[in-house]
Amino acid sequence: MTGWPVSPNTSVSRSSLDLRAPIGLSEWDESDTTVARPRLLDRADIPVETVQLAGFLIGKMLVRVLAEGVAAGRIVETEAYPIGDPAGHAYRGITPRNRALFLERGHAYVYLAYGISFMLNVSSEAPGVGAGVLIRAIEPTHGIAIMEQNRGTERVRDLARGPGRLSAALEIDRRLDAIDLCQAGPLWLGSDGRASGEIGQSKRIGITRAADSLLRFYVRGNRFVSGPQTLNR
DNA sequence: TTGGCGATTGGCT
DNA sequence: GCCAATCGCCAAT
Repeated sequence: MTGWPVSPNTSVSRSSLDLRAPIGLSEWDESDTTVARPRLLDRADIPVETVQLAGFLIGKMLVRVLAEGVAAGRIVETEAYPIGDPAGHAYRGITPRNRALFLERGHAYVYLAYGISFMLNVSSEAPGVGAGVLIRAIEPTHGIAIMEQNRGTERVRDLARGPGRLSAALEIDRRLDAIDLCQAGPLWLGSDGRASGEIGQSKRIGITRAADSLLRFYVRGNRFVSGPQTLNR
């Protein structure tokens, strides 16, 4: 349990891990019964441009390292908030709240929405340019008991389907604002080399300005994706 | 200093 | 499908 989450690319004894154990979550694909240890994403390998990054992050792993253990999952839904987007928090320039959006790509921007839900974004574009990608849902793979505890439900489909639920499941709040997600630490992005499945594109959810742009990305047919059926075809 | 407004969620009809 | 809960942010007073 100790070891790989903190230093994801260093070797640890296989016996201390259960990462090759069946997880039984991928009911749509019976052959997918194991998960490999994710490898920390290299910043140099992630796209600079916001919309490209939103597509790139589909299928990648989001890993949360907690005292209780590791909770992680596969990203199945994102939204891009590119340069000059009137729906984006960076639209009116840098402020104390949104400063993390202006960091080099691959940093976390976490804010509170509706006084209730924390939202996790990945900063994009060049340093000093405000833009980012909202992570809207993950398919839980590791630490499901931790997520169940944090969410108060045992319905796996409901653990991290939606940006607020995802943050609750992984104990993400403002304390993680501005951290580097391309570095081993409490929260990081990884890849296990697996393909994401077919990616769909749609309008974004829950916004009023620039509401018709096709800036939402999701895995087609994946039941851990949030939003109405009409947007998930 | 204030008030309108959300990149949402869960419970109820 | 509808709507209240809840609170930090920030533009405007």
